Amino acid sequence: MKLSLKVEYACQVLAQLARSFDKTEMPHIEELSRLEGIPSNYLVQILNELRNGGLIVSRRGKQGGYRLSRSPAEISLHDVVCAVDGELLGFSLKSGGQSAAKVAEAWTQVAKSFEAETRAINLENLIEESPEGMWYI
Amino acid sequence: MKLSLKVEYACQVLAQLARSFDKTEMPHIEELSRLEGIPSNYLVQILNELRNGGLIVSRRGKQGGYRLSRSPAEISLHDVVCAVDGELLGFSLKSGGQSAAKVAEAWTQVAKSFEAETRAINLENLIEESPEGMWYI
DNA sequence: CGCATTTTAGGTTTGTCACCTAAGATAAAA
DNA sequence: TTTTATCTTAGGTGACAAACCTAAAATGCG
Repeated sequence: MKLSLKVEYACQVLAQLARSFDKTEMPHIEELSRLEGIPSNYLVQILNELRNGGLIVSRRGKQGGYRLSRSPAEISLHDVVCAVDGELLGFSLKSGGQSAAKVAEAWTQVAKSFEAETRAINLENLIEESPEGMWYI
Repeated sequence: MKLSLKVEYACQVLAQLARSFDKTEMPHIEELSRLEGIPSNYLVQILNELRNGGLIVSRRGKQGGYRLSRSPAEISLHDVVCAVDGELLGFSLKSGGQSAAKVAEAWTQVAKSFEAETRAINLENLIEESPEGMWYI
């Protein structure tokens, strides 16, 4: 029951792309890898899935790189999980036993609320300034 | 991002124990296994973890079996996940990159709401009669 | 004691996660 | 056109966990 590292990475790299959304040059893999501390060979796969999911667009060759396909406010955590994990809070539906149906019903309800919550948070929320700035201990 | 089969099994077997909570005889493993369609050799482990988590008590020998340690209304889905999975919606906290902190913050908020939702559903909800009864297609 | 049951300690198999390797495709620039 | 910087794709690996199974030991009831 834990969030995959892949989803976390995807959120991070999308937050980074959100920061450079209005800039003209598109950041490339090595840059994104360095800024967010993600192994570049793994990041390739993640960016690919995000592109297949329609969240980002890419350009190759010199001056190539990645960019969000829509504005940061229009991309939610729900979109990210769907693009990268394919499902959010799925379960098996074997429905063999006497209580299987009721259990599935209960968890479906939890999944609904989970979906609503992830739809409510978008990439803009991930790049807002902290109200007090940063404090170092 | 999917619910483990183990948690589903745990919910089912607990629902079954909730049904026989006021009965005098305690159901034993083979019975529970049959009623809920759970492989008995796997069910053993699950029941063990539920006992270690304090959700059920057991008695061995003849007339042995399992019983809830408290009333069905006092055991929530949150309790079940914690006993069997150890965590609900945890994430890694590598916090290497530039956006890691904000991403963690966002998902922490989601986790909060997830916890609230799972705390709100208890075993009694899993054994309530369907309002219309069963319909067969 | 003898039996039914739980309890515990291992093993197996299958799959997935996180990550790497390497060759190919494309487009800008020299 | 050649070079070069990037994306694209396919595949592979090692560690780990999930979902089971096997077998023996402990415990309590009759």
